[in-house]
Amino acid sequence: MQNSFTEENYLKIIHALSGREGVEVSTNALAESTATRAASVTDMLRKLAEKGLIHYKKYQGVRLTGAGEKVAISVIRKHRLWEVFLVEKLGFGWDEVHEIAEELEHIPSDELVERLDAFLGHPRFDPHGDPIPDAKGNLTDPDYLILTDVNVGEKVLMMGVLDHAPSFLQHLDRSGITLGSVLEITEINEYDKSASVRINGTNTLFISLEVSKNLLVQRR
Amino acid sequence: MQNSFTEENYLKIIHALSGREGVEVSTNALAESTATRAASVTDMLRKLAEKGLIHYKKYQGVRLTGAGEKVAISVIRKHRLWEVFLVEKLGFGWDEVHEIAEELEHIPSDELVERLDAFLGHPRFDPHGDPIPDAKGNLTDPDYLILTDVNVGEKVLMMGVLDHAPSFLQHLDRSGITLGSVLEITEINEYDKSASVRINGTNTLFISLEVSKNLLVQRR
DNA sequence: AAAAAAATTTAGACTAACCTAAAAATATAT
DNA sequence: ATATATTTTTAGGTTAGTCTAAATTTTTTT
Ligand SMILES: [Mn+2]
Ligand SMILES: [Mn+2]
Ligand SMILES: [Mn+2]
Ligand SMILES: [Mn+2]
Repeated sequence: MQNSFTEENYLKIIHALSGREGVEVSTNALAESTATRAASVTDMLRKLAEKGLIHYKKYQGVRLTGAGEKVAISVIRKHRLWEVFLVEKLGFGWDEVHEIAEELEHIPSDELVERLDAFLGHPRFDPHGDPIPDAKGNLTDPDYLILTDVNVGEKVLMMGVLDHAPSFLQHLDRSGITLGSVLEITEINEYDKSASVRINGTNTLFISLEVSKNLLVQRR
Repeated sequence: MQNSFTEENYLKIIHALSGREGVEVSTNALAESTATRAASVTDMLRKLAEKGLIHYKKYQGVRLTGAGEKVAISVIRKHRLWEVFLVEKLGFGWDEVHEIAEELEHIPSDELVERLDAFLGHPRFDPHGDPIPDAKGNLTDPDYLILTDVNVGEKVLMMGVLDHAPSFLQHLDRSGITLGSVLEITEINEYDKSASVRINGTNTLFISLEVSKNLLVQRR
């Protein structure tokens, strides 16, 4: 039997919330992420468990089964490939693509995904720096640092974002911070942990802790 | 309020069945085309009428309203643009794209459609020779001939197909007939109306009436 | 113009995905 | 260790889209 849009969205969200350690996800967390009520989540969990896509014991939270993870990763692969298409080929901004990809990710043709992947040149990362699972379902999270873990004087490469909200991405655009930018922390203010950052060795700007907490970077 | 996948499919099918004269479409015809039962169609017609998308009087058949036609044409535009994308950019065969486009046509972003259209170079026709409505919703059916209306000795250009079934399209592939081929009827058999056709001035082959009836052509 | 056939609508039910309100289980605080 | 608070599940309903069977309307045939 095929999985519905709704089922796929649940699986994707369970995957995201359970993190790389595959920790149990709570009913309330799912209700929050799916913008539904806990009672609705419980209904869906019973269904997903019956289909063998999640491990579920009442009151104990859920984890994906192998089968469930396969579906989740396939949806993530499609989501991220479509985002690359929208940005690289259609010229959308990285702040505009999430919602559209949220729909495109449910189009169900393996052939389509593989051809799209080839057309895009087998990209490894999406426009937000998130890794794209390969055709076999392997998804390896690169272990980036968060900018808050970087010391004054260090130079790092901007590799991704934790917050995908358009408003945050637009803020980065206005600040001139993009994927691949070289960031050097020139100062950290003890009081509020705001920082001064030199971008690509040229202009320097202040960024708040809120921004630092959402920037994924890599030492060079 | 937004239209559902199902509503969009109904509107598209009503548009197709009512032809350019905008003739009334029967409940049974819709049941056939939507692969549902007449009772289900009646339910949906009441809903579409309430939304102002169709003219509907019980037992009288339906026609699209202006608003309904606008939606139908927008769906058709998306369907045909995505088909162009799948064939031109991803290398699918013209016999493989219909089903996928049937899903993609419901992705709801005007921005996406217009960018896709530009990316494809504002194509006028889809891979089956069907005209693509413009961004304003103008759809002009070119008045092609059916090959059965062509006389012996005439040379015509192959411009489109009436039957979109993969099996028919694959049959044309095997015969070497593609959009743009020059067809010259060299003989028509009185008995079964089968014909001999010279393709691009080179090889000649027999085609059945069934095939002739589904080929759209143009005098040069 | 009746009778018969065909098309269409109505009636009553089902499933998926949601909801609110109430009950039950688990976790936290005293 | 109780009592309280929080989380989760159950109970009972709703809407969209479908179904079958029965009733009604329209069309066709005699
Ligand atoms: Mn989605
Ligand atoms: Mn992304
Ligand atoms: Mn469709
Ligand atoms: Mn087509």
